Amino acid sequence: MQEKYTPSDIEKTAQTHWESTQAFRAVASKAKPKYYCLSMFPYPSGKLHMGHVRNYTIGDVLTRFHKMRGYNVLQPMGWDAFGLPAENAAIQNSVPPAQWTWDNIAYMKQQLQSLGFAIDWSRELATCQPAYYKWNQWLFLRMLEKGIAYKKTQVVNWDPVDQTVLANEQVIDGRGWRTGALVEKREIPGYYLNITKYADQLLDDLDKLPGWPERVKTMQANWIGKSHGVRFAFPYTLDGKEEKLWVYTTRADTIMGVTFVAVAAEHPLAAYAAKNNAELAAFIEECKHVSVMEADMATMEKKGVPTGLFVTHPLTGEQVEVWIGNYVLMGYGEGAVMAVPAHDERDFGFALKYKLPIKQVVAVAGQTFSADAWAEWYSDKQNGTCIHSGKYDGLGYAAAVDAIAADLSAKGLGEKTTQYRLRDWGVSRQRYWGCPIPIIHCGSCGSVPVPDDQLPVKLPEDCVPDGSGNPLHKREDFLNVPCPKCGKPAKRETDTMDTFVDSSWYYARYASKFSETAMVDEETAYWMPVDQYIGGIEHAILHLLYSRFWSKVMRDLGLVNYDEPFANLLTQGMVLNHIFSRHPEKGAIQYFAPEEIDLQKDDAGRITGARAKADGLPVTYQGIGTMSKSKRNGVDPQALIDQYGADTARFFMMFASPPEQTLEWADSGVEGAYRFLKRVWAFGHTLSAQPQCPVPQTLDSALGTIRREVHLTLKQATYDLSKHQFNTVASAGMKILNALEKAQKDGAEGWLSVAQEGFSILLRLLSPITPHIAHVLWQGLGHGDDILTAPWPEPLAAALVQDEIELVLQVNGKHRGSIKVPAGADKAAIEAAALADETTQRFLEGRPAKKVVVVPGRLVNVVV
RNA sequence: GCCGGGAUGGCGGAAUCGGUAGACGCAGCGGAUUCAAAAUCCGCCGCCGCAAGGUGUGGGGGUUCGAGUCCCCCUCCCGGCACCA
Repeated sequence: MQEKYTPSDIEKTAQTHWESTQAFRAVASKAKPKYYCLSMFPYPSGKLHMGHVRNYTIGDVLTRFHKMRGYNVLQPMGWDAFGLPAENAAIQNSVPPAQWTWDNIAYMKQQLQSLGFAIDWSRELATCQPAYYKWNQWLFLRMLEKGIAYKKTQVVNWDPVDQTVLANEQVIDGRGWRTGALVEKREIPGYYLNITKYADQLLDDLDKLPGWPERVKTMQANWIGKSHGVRFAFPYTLDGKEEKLWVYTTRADTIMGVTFVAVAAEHPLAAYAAKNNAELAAFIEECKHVSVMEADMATMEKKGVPTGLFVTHPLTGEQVEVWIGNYVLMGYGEGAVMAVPAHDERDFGFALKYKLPIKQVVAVAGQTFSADAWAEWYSDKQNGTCIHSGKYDGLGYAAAVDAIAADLSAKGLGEKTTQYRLRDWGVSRQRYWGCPIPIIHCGSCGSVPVPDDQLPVKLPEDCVPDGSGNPLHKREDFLNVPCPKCGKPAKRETDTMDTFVDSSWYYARYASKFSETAMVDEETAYWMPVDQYIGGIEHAILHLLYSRFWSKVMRDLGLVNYDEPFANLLTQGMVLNHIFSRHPEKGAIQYFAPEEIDLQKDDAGRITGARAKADGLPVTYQGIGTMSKSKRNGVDPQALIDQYGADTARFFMMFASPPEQTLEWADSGVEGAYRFLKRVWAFGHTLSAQPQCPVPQTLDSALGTIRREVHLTLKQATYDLSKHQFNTVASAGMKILNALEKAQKDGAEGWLSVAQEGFSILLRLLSPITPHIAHVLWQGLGHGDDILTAPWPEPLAAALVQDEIELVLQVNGKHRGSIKVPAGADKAAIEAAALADETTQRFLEGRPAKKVVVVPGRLVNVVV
């Protein structure tokens, strides 16, 4: 065995061994329990970043740990290969997205392989492969048949200069990211998936997921947002015709406090009012530039204009004025809302601003209402009772809603309904680099589904988008196709699918045999559901919800037999880094990588300014945020791997923090991880020259303590692994080595036997985290051919026993010392020992103790 | 704005149930080895204090023999907000 630790040789040796033994090839088998360990597949952005290393190391640690625990493990990998960055790269470098994507995949795959992950590469897939996305199209057609997929208008961001639809990410401060043009809202047709039909199942089945973090389940439940309320109407007469303005509210108990109603700018009533009113028309035009993003909607200035139109309050018969509000969205609910300024904070602010009446209709005992300022209790449902509400006076929330709903219903003007915040999933994207939607538009037959035997509709792979719309519009060979129904010339749909479709079922495809004739096959039933899914917390809602929905649709079509795709979920925290940018007057924002920046800091270490190294000119410090390609703040792990090796990179990543926690990137601890592995190697090298010797019956007491520490640390580390707390597992490895080195230095009789036993424990404990060094040392020390097949170590009871234990001594809850008692001492004995202690006597000053609290095995507290 | 999460030494973090705050590392300081350096090894290391001791887990209040941990209020940071993935 070589004396010096050389990661490159060691890692090559181990990886060659795994390659030649096909160590990670997963085969369905009833002989062992299965464990499907899946990390979210990466978008092939170019290079791995630290978030990937973190994600995939976590998955690999769990994979290898379960292998050693006797499971039949599957860990696959693939590529979320469609998406916007490929088009952006095409615009910049004139390279077709397909080529750019495949080049990135090749590079990143080699990076993943150099990290030594226990991946079954025979199951690799990329979502841009026709053999994969064919089944997106196939399932979409099944959804069309079942009415789950349907067509309606959608609102998009329109760049009037580039004549193209922009992603939310491409809209910055209301302007197009490349052109700087003011972005407009535009309504265009698109396909939707009826996820709201599954809203109750998606909500209720969260209870079937005990292995998911509570916070993720809470976020999903809130996102679905099931609410019970009342849908009702304000009748009105327009041009002699009886009409109804419908609204939905969860606060029907405040209906007597309605002082106006607000409709969206796109509402028919708004259009009617604006016909002969230039001011209204101008406001509606202004609303076209309101962002479609919820975050912008919620934070923007709420504006409104009265229409001069009135509707009738359904219960009081009073006339209520209709306003147009920029905060009311046509797409949500009815496109109109009732306004109760006294009991809704947003309405309150709006009423103050426009001097609209505020009418209190709910009171809370002991509180005084003032129309001058909002108070939290105004919207309190729990403790309020109705006032100024006629026959409803004195009723609480539930009773008032019941009574009011009954009265509305009797008039045919409303009823109780259940609503969801969740909206149907719009899947059409006006983009090139995605899965084509399998529809053909015929002048006579309308939108015709592509017949199954003509699937997949293949995307031409040689297009180069230039930023001005979808290049498919110019591809005659793609566009022109005979209508499947009538045979006349027709045009293909050029929209592609949301990439969330691609990632909604890839896990099921990994688990099957990549059949050309079926979406999934019978092997899927063996591996699914995923036993452990690992991915970033940023996917807590959308990706996970869409995958759950897609699974339920597949189940209802009889394709799979599970209700939920992911039994256990680990959401890793984001890896963050500094973000630097420059914002030219016109054109795209320019981002700078942290290594391209010189920082200025104040005395407290706060960042006060930044300049680009290249030109010395200032750049904007945007604070800290997720590592991403677009913001150029990712750190490429390659330099780390090249300098220290994969084991150090993996070890450091696990050691840096617990997996669920956000991690601000800093590489200052990498040296320490490398030092540790060098010590592991050196200790292994020392042992390799020694003969095997068993642990004797009796040990020197100091050596016994060391052995006890090793086994105790092992016990703790195994528990920590079950809790997914890998950082303390890494520390446990360090503690064990510290203990073994101490044994060696003390050199007591029998040290070698304790060191050999402890080191074999250490290697197995480390092998999921640093598999290469563990593999080579395990073989080199003659423990066996393959540490992968070695059993996980168990702490020995005999090594853990001790005769005497130390208890913390507190006086009045303050730590004052310690006492030693026999391991089996009972409460009375401990109390006596504590009271007899010198320190206790000093504090008692001759008085009797008021109380003595004994916590077995831990402490004793004397209250004076 | 709304939903979810977080805050512990100079830094990353540890502390199963409410029971010794700071494990394990990084950085720093002192020493050994060396012609010298790198590497390695040994020791010290929350803050105030010469010490006794006091004080300390983002800030304020509360419960308890005892609070980083439980309850109430506040501040700041991160993630998500439906076309980034």
